[in-house]
Amino acid sequence: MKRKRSYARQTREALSVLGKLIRIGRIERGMTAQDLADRVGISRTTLHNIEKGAPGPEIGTVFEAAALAGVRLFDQGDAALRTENGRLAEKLTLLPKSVRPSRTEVDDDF
Amino acid sequence: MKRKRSYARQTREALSVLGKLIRIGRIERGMTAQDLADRVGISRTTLHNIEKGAPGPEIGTVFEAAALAGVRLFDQGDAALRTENGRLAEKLTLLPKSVRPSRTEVDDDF
DNA sequence: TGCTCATGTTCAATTTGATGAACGTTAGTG
DNA sequence: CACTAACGTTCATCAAATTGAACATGAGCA
Repeated sequence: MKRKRSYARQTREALSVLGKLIRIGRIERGMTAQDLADRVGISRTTLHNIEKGAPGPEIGTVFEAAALAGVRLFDQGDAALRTENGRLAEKLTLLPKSVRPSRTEVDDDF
Repeated sequence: MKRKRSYARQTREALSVLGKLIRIGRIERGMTAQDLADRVGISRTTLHNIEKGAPGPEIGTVFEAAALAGVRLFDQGDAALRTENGRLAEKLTLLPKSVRPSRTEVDDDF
């Protein structure tokens, strides 16, 4: 049974922001909801949920909608994203591949 | 029938970047995959897909994983996100609520 | 080096989101 | 103002993601 999820405020806010950015981008580009939905390859219903900031839709479709609406994810375009991707890949090789829980716990203050 | 989707490069790159950011954040905080998965409320399998940059997972769980891994979505924390949310809400009220396709099409040369 | 546990990966069963139609409402345009 | 199309919303059905277990591999640590 899949439990009902709870989300941190940051998560809810981020979802809401992204949804609004997509809607704004879509409107500024003069696209109807049906237009964008067709291009993304989803239904108008799902796009509506995305713009509403719902947590359920697949991240792939949301990011695709953002891309087609002109929203720059991570404030970066294609090229910068690829560069960033490379940097992160490098950084990952410098980190331990496996996390061995030491005595110092996760220190989850807050 | 749900057709197999295709994603723009920007989308794929963004997914990959976000996945790596989450993994890096998790490792730097000394959390095992199981740790983070438990906190997010998902299975280790799904977290693995998220860190791999798969397009399928729900955006809500991905963002939640990011939040719990210390990744700042949109380069902003809670407060800034709320502010941004407000700004966007305002901006939306200034835009047309309904997009009326004018004769100048979206000009999506295909 | 050897041991232990985190990780990578696959799989069937189940839960969930996506779909598309339908309907009422709203807003842009003539 | 009137008209038309975009928008908001609901719902049953179906396809897809999630789950949790299981196993192999590999990395970290004594």
